[in-house]
This record gives sequence, structure tokens and C-alpha cells, in this order.
Amino acid sequence: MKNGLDETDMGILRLLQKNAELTNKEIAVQLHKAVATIHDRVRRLKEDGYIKRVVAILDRKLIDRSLIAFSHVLLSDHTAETLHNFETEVAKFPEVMECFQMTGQFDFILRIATSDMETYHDFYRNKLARLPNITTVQSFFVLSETKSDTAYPL
Amino acid sequence: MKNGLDETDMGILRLLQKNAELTNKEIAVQLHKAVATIHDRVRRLKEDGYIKRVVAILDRKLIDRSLIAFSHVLLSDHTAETLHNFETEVAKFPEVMECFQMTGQFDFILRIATSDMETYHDFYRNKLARLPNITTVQSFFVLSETKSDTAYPL
DNA sequence: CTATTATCCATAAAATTTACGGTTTTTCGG
DNA sequence: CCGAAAAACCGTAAATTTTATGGATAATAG
Repeated sequence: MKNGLDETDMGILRLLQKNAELTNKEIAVQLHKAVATIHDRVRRLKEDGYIKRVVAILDRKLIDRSLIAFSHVLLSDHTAETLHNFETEVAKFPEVMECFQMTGQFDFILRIATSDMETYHDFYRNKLARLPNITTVQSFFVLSETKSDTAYPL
Repeated sequence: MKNGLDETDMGILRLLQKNAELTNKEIAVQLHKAVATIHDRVRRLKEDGYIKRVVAILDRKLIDRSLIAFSHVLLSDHTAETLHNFETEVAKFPEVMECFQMTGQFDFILRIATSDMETYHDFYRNKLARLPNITTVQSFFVLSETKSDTAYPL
């Protein structure tokens, strides 16, 4: 197969997205293949970039990141320089977990993780709002996480 | 130590958040501890829930999830039943990666992953908009991912 | 039809995980 | 400050897993 995934590859990705601690043997049993086959496939899936990385997901409440905010940012202009400058500067803040440039009413959505509202406020006033060319920032706070999945259904 | 993390625990979490494929030996070298010590610590960090799970992160472009949308949902009322019904029903859609109940102007933010705009439109019309008690849905689309991190700085 | 390539797998070697036991360090009540 | 208890730490060895190898089988292409 030139460049596509067969049912075995899909099965591996399905399983490893949910639990990357499975051994090759456990995967092999579930997919009815030999251990060496699974090993080859997983190596290839990594080489080819399907699996970008394997990470530990922490309980954010236990490591003092109880507050998640989504911040909608509008910039004063959209020159390449302004956009690029904002992106690189905002990415440096450790509170910023994600930054997306968006279509529509605002230019960026940020996902911010802090310990509490006071810490967010400090971040907002002393870091985010001080970046150049910012027109408005609207902040929304997570009351509860109903669903939170890193695994794409395959 | 009763219930807190020392520098070794933090070091382990820092490393495993970035790359959970590190062996205990590799971690041990970096943190100047014995392999068995790291093994004990990691087991405890999992038992105590600090590490919720270990997962493979896929390249979504390669598995046909090129389009990410943030959908802001406003409900017609906020009775416990309406809220709960929306949460449980929306969580069933495979396109919905995340669902947060929010403070502020709208009630929920959803992160939706689909292959393209047409597929999103289909999801929107035939699934999301058909849920009961929905007043408005505003959709915003990701133009580019500037920063995307699952690891909290520790 | 044959050569080439890809898939699959059994096996064995290398490396890692895991269990065990004992030493050292820390904690804490008296 | 002392001594007991608990916790942290580590070396070793057994169990398991990963990784490399080579060969058999199936699919593909010329």
C-alpha cells in the first residue's frame, strides 16, 4: 500500500490514542496479528508522522491549573508583521496552552490555564493586554468540562 | 511527604508530559536517581491520579481532520434538565472532541473536528442544530494552529 | 510468468519493567 | 535530643517487552 492506512493501522491508532501503554503483545492479540507485525507497523506509523508523539496527560486540578479560560483576541490591524509578532509573543507565555488564528469576528482564540482567577487576572493585565496592537480581549471561563478527548474516532 | 510533589516528581511529570516514551533509565539519568526509584515514583504518580493516562497524539491532517471549529452554543433555558440533556447528547457525537460549559455570553464551547467544511455543515445541520433547546450556534473556524500544547509548564 | 516488493511471522538477543529486600534518610512523638 | 516508625532510595535478579534478523508467503508490476 503506497500511502494509506489499512484496517490494522487504524486499529493500532485507535488503541494507542486511548492508551499508549498497551504492549505490542496486547495489541497483537486484539488485532489478530503477530507481535513483530505490530512492532513494524507502529514504527512505520511514527516514521510517517501519523503518531506525532506519546505523552502523559495530567490531572490539571492536581497540579494547580483549576482555571481554564478561552480568550478571544482582536488585533488593531492584520499586517503580516502584526500577526506574526502576536503569534510569537503570545506563544512564549507559559499560561497559553493553545493559540489558534480564526475566521470570523475575532482574530485569535487562546486557551489559558492558570491556578485561579487572581492568577488569570495577573496574566491578563500584565502580559496579554500589554502586547502591542491588541484592540480587545474577551475572556470566558470554563465552569465544567463535559467532554475532553484527545482521541479522534477512526 | 504527605500529599505534595517533590522536585523528583515534578521532573518526572515535566518529562513525561513531553515524551512518555522515555525509559525509566533515561529519566533516572536526567534526574540523578536510580532506575528503581523512578519506577516507584511513576507508579505512585499514576496511582494517585496525577498521570491520568498516556496517549498517542496523531497528526490530524494525516487522518482527515483538517477542519477544526469552535462552536459557541446558547440554550433557551438553564434548567438542570436542559443542561444535562444537552451535555449528554452532544458528547455522543464523534465530531465533538471537547465540550465546556462556560461563564458569559454563551453556555457552551465545543471543539469540533471534521474533514472539511462540507462535513462540518452536515454535522451542524443534521446533528448539532437539531438538539432540543438550542437558541443559537456561532461557529468559528481555525485558520492556523500557532501553539498547541498538552504539557503544563511545571 | 517472473521478478520485485511488501507483508507477515517465529525466533533470539538486547533492553526494559517489575518485584524484592535491605540500607539510608526523614519524620515525629515522647 | 532520642529512638522508633515511616518513607525514600537503590542494587540485583526475574519476568516481560522491545528490537533485530531472516525467511516464508502474498501481492504487484513489468
